Amino acid sequence: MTDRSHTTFDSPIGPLTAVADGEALCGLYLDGEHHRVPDAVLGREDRFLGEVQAQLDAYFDGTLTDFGLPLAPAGTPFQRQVWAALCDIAYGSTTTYGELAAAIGRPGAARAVGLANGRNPIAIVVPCHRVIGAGGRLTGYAGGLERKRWLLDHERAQRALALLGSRRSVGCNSVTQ
Amino acid sequence: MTDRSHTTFDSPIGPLTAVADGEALCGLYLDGEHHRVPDAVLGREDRFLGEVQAQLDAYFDGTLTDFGLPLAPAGTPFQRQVWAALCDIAYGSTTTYGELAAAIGRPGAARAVGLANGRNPIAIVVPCHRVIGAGGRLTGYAGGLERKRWLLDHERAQRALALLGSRRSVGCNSVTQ
DNA sequence: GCCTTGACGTCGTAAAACCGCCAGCAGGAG
DNA sequence: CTCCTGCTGGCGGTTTTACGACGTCAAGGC
Repeated sequence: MTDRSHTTFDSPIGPLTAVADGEALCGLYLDGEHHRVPDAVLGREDRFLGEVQAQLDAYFDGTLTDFGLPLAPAGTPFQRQVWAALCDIAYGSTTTYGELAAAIGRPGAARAVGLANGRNPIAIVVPCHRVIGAGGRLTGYAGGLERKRWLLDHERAQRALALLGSRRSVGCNSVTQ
Repeated sequence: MTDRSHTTFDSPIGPLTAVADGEALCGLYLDGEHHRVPDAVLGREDRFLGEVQAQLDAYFDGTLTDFGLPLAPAGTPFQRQVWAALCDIAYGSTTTYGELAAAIGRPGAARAVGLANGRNPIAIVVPCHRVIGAGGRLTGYAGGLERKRWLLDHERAQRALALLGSRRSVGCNSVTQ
């Protein structure tokens, strides 16, 4: 465990807690998520976390569709594979658990993908909310189905407005470790 | 699975079944052992198995104390480590589960060593019978405590006789794979 | 037809169960 | 006193079991 820092700020869907491990984001938790936040968290402020908050603010404003942040989520090889695949789902679109399973070369592991999805430590930035059931139902979200619906509605609305103005994209996330 | 062959022959402690995988011994089972013999076993005779039987006959005669056979036991890394350590226990002597655990650098894993010991697929040649409890009790043997006692008595007796004549040693086993 | 239900099959994880142990005690027999 | 017996708690790798943020198929109800 290297040095950790964290910060909490507000958003349209409630307080967000961002956890950084050195110079990479390793956690972003919604309010009420029963995820256990990594222990040994220090209260120290951090310039990097300021950038995280800025991009999230822009995301909620609708002026940013693709995050550009170094990520360092901790998990099993399978989980990291799933989380990496999540980052390939375009803003405003959705896919299904089964398709995601097939995308990483394990057709039939749809249910396991669901599990890994539920353990995603970096909400929003790693867009696990863009995965829905094959029947079109939302089926689950660690932060509550309400917020999942809100995020999807938000992205669809912003994409519809995109025909009018230009959007800013910082670029792709880079997953380290 | 490459081609397998097996043979069964008699011994002072009952029938023995030897299983070869190519040119290496991968199993030697006593009668009544509830080990599951590797499946897909062919009945084909084999020159190598003849050598196995010859060395075992010599062992029971007391004219051979150290086997020289290529071994290929299948197991987890930890198990293979334990089985390799077993081969270092001298003929006629014993050690304890705890000492064995310490010998492979895991003091405290005595119980796990006991488990691995119980899964030894190559009886006699990999001398799991030379491991006893710290209190001196025999505590367990896949082929039955009777046979364990017999083997230890046999080795002690032969070692006592060794002062009179010479013994033949083919050399150390070589563990492949 | 169309939608809702429920029964499997599926797969990676996490937790629990399993023991071929061992050290530390508490009693009882000599 | 010493020696032995039997229990207790902790140990650690492996195996088994249970658990879902799924998906398909078949069977009813409307």
